[in-house]
Amino acid sequence: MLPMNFYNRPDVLTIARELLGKIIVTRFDGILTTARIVETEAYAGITDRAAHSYGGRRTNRTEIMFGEAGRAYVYLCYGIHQLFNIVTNEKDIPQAVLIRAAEPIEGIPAMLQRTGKKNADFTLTRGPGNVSKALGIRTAHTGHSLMADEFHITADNYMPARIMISPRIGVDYAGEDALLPYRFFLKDNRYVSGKMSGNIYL
DNA sequence: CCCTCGATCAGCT
DNA sequence: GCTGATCGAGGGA
Repeated sequence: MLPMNFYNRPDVLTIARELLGKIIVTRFDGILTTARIVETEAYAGITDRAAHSYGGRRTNRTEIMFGEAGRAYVYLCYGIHQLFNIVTNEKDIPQAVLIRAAEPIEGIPAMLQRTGKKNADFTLTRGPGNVSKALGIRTAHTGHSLMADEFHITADNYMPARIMISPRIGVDYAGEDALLPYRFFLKDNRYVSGKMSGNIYL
């Protein structure tokens, strides 16, 4: 289980990159599901026009971003989808990493049931809405500590072969901040959402 | 392959 | 009343 000192660091870009290859574990209502993170985006806080916390804006929804690191920020997007973020950095520095895609490992039958999909194809956990749905992560989990048995991130000896970097997806409203290279993903991984094009980072 | 469109609600104006 | 850190279905090339 990743400890507080993984999340409570000043550089959200480093954390977003290092989350690639880590494993999300949920055991809600006794149902175990795990998936390896293959795509993330960094949201850099009050100076980042794409972030909900841009300009230091606080609402009931974003309040958790201003809290301590290592907690879940799950918000409702387009009124339908529940997007899972991990809060980073110190209290009052409202940064987070969005989990955009993952590769299923354990509990695929439960993921199929939660998503209503018939087959375990690449769309099962492709895209942030699908990741949350498959793993059972909902807005009610906002504020949940990620240092808990039933919901946490863990590491194994997996080493990502090649990491790609690109601008973030769906943030055109953010002006020139939409061009910042804050999206990280594993090269050639079929679970990655959106465009697979980007620059080789490592 | 590409495009458009509807779903549905928190937060802002 | 409008927009958004989305998704999947449907239609055309």
